[in-house]
Amino acid sequence: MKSGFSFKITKELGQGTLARTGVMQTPHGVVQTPAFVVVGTAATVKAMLPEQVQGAGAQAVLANAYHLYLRPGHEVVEQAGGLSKFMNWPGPTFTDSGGFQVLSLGSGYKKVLAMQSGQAIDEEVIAPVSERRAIVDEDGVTFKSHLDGSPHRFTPELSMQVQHAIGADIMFAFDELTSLLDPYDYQVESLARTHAWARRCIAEVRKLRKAHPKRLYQALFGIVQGAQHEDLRRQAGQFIGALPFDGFGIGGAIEKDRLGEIVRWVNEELPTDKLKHMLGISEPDDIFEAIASGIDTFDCVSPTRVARNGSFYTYDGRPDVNGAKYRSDFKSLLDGCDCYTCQHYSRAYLRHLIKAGERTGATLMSIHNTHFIIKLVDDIRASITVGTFLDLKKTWLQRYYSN
RNA sequence: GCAGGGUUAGUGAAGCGGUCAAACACGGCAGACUGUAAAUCUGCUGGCUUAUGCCUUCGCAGGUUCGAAUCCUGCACCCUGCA
Repeated sequence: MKSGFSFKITKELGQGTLARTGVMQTPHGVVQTPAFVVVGTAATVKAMLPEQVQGAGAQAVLANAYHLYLRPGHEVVEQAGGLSKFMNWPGPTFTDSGGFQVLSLGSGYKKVLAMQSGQAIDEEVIAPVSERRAIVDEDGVTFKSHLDGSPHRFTPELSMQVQHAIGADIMFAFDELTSLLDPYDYQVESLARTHAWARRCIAEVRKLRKAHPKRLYQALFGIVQGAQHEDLRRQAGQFIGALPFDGFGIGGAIEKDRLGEIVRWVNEELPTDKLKHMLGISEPDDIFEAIASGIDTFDCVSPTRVARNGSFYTYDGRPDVNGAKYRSDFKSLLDGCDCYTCQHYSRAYLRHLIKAGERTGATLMSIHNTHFIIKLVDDIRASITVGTFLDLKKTWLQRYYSN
């Protein structure tokens, strides 16, 4: 505990699952796991005030090193006294390394990134090199800024320096995220690179900690890649698991239908006593699968992004408030929901706000969606504690996906 | 009253003899969104139970032409000058 960071498992469900509850301690507070970490890429959860994020039940927020490096500049966040102070979020914080942008601005630029197995694969799914805004080499990644096109270069060392300056409680190693459609040979090559980078991240963080002994402890999580291949995932789990990381992130393109299976391969290889974060998921079925396979925390842009476009979570699926049928529907988004939005506003009003492009619409929708997902995870945590997780999983998903 | 300009699908606005059911924008409808390139993107938007098909549209009524939203005549309304 001298580092200010720790993770303790409080209950293991068993019953053929790897599900568990735990407590993560960080310099900025505690996170009860499993937990959904709300994404606030640019040091703000889009359209939400910190009070609203807190009101929705969030325990932690995840920002992005690449975005803050570009704007306003990580040194500004450092001068402000760190991410938490800068954005007025007093609780625990994470930063992503910029690794995701290797994909989203690289081979996945302007492409659909998530996939279902069996989904039609056309030649449009991987961006041609000439169109990419991120090009990978052994040493790092050259980005063209999505803001102004200016060239920037990220290396594992720079990502660590940027994340160290930003000062989140948890930093992620800089990795290469591949597309499911990259061939096996490329996955092998990329994985070797991600592993070399993992070592360089550890070395750099060591240096930074030595150079700034008075800083609050920032945990470093290693990232397991390997796409959809069992041999690569297990190999990655062993390799990354053997390095002195404080916790682990499971990343990469994952076939949705095999998510639980893939996570399980990894978690069978990683040390059980450390925290496992899954990057970028939040659909209810994915949440249940991931937690069943041993995931402790996860983050996702989906609840807020989808909210800004009008979709809202209910126990019976995720409809779109823009639908003409909600024009004069004065019920709340979700009957019985105790979020601020549902306590005070109707579907008809929210539809009007979203249609009119009024920002308050994005705020209110985001409040509902983050609250809904967080509540779901709260319920899951409770069910693990009392041992009813598998029942909850079955009945909950059955209802959600029945229409 | 004279001269000139205008009237195009829900709105604005292209088109100025055939390739026009009619560009484009907005609006409308539907869909997508999983470590945020994302208040973004995609599709549809005259009718026909859906098609390399048919039918009806471009102020109204006539006419010229193989063929008109596009040319001519008359009418209606709007705008701008001059009286």
